[in-house]
Amino acid sequence: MPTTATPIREAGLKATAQRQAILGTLMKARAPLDAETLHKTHRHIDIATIYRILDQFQSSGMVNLVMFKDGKKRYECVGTSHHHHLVCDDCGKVTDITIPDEEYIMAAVTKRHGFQTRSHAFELFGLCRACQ
Amino acid sequence: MPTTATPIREAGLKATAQRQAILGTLMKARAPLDAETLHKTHRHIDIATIYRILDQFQSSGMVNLVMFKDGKKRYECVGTSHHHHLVCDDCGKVTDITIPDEEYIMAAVTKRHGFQTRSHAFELFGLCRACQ
DNA sequence: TCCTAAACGCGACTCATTCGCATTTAGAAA
DNA sequence: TTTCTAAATGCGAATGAGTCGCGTTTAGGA
Repeated sequence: MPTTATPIREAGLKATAQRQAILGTLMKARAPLDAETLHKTHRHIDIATIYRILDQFQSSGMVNLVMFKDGKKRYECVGTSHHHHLVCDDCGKVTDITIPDEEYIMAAVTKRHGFQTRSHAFELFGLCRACQ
Repeated sequence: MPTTATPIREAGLKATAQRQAILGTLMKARAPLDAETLHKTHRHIDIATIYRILDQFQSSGMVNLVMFKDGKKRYECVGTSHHHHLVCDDCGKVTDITIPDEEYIMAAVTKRHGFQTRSHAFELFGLCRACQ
């Protein structure tokens, strides 16, 4: 039944059960997830498959890769509003934030250096309210 | 001769030849360096030792860890002026930049969320002028 | 319903980074 | 200056996230 429209098929990928499951979890998440976390939620999906799916989702622009200082790849859906992160050094909690005048800053920096920006990352590391 | 003052000894670490060599290279670098690059410059220093030294330098606040999307740890001296990075997706070139009104933005975000910021990272990914 | 390129599962592999431990050394104390 | 010891180093083995190869399965177009 190739009639159902999903963001997966729109990206030119087959809508397999594995991909739909991973996408569903990513869409519900309120913070970026790594492959291991997704594998805990979907134990029946092979970890290598999860890595491949995440890579494909990223290549097709469905999700963003975010890299914190622990060097683990995390992914989040791009569908939701653009935001950045507060990462607690102590408990690891990730909070989404928005940056005032972000567009303006990006444009100024990019123009000044003749750099063609495709993506960017802004993360603050420190202590969340609970851990201070 | 424990009379010579170096940032290494001030950090409570022994001023070994290995640490002085690594610090020297980091101070001269115009972009953050990873352990492998440092090992190429200092082939006689064991790679495990380089990792340990970088970790200690970071713990003592002498250098900052910066993590780009390739997941490799890079380090840069904190001594120089505060800045961020343009990273070329194609050739990997890293350009230092400064952000206008950064202090103001940081203060605003931090205050709004009751988050005690210890460090932050801001990186733009895309194509440098030469690679466009 | 058939057929095939695309996906999957599984195990082996890579590569950055870390660990354990025996040996060496910085630098404080005598 | 010599001694002494905790700290540091080198080397090899181990770890752990992520990737690859390949035989089997499956989505979905014909």
